[in-house]
Amino acid sequence: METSRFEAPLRPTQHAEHILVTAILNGTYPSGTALPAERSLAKQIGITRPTLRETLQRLASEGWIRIQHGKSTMVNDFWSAGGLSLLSTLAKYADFLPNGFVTRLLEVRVTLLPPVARLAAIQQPQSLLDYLERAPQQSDRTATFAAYDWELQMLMAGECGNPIYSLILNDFASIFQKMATRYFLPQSSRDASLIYYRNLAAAIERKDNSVEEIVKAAMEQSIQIWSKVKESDHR
Amino acid sequence: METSRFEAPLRPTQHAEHILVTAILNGTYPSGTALPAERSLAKQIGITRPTLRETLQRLASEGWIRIQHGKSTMVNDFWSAGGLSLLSTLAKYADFLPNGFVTRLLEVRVTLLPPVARLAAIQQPQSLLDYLERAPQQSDRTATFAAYDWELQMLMAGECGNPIYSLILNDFASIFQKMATRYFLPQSSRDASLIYYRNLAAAIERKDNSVEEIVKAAMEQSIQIWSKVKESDHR
DNA sequence: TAAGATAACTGGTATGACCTCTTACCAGAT
DNA sequence: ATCTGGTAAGAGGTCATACCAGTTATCTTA
Repeated sequence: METSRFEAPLRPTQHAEHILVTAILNGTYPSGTALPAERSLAKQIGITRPTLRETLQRLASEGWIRIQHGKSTMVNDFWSAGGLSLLSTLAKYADFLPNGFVTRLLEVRVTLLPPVARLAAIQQPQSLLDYLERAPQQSDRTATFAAYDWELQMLMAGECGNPIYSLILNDFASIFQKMATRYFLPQSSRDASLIYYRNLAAAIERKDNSVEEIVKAAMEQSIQIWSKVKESDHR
Repeated sequence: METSRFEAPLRPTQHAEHILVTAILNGTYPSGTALPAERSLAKQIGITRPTLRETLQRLASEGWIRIQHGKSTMVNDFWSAGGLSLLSTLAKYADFLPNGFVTRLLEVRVTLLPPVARLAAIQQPQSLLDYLERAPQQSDRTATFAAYDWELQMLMAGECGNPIYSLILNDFASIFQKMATRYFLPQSSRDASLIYYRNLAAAIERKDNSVEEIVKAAMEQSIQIWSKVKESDHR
């Protein structure tokens, strides 16, 4: 489950992040309690205060903690106080993710991507068609599929005319990338996606407003596929 | 357009953020170009390097810039590389926001909130009904409406069973709060919301799957109302 | 000519001092 | 007794400066 097989000598700032996030996730620093003072915390972790503060500021901006001049730094309930940028940090500590978390993410995508695809197909149909033309081959590697699928989403978000969708997707990136390498492992997953790409291209050309439904169906199917992938991995 | 009437003496770290974000937004540091080196940048801004670095780390985690050891720090195209946490910083510099940006945000809400409301109404109907019971009065202040409306959204996101929706909404907070004080200024806006709250409560009690439609209609109406509010403000 | 050392960038970290805000506590005035 | 204002301790905020560590271009040297 580790990122690397060897104990990578983390840089002090990353080390601090690891210590703090792990401690928050495993309950060492429960939400609502105060974090140790910066001076003593830095000593505990074995780094200096300016370095620690860089990490603390980042964690605060993601919503893990709340820093206030004069008062001691408090641990937040990040599920209710955090921002979407939490996902990028959470992805690094996937062991602590609640069961079915990726499924929750896919569920959000079901509601989000279909309207985006619809808009993109209206605004920039040719751009999408050009990209779908270059779909991967059945024989291509897992990583190729993962990259292609991700970029398709980004393309739709970028062409839909509303920049906010891109911002949301960007925050999904870390977890999606991580999941995609498992998702596209079975040949069946890749086949399903290839069919989806073909159907999508056809729908865009027809210009008959079926894009939204097709994307929605594909996104719902992806949840099913993911649950099977998880199942087989656990055996 | 300023937050306070007086030139609030910004803290060094905020001052740096102001300088940098403003410079990025107005094109002084175009995306793709290199930021000045930390040492010289700190001198220009008039703060020390450790302080500057705290700000830089924050901006980097939001996606404004990309920091790499050894290389010089680059300015990102934040619309394509940034995360949703950008919104909280962007809200502070609303003057630079593209025209109709809030409308883009409301459009995202149209696709996002209805499914959330549907799930919440299924999972925790009583929680929603209790809250809708305490709806504000027609005579209540603008701020009261703004707070109530915001908390209703947060409640639905919190009760829908998928924590990711809360994370997204949290990032919307800064801009929404800012907009709400204008939105709820006209009596007609408040009347429309009161009707919405009543309809929503009735739909939840009926348990006939009409919640999603009602919320969607209300969200679409809010876009219309907003455009009128903007219009009248510009006169 | 091509491989390797080197120097000059850049960001990353370490020290230790000092400033400012918050809070609790306590003396003095009401 | 209670309110008021001062005071000190502890928290985060900032500063100053030195040094460590990647990156890259240049300048050797084989």
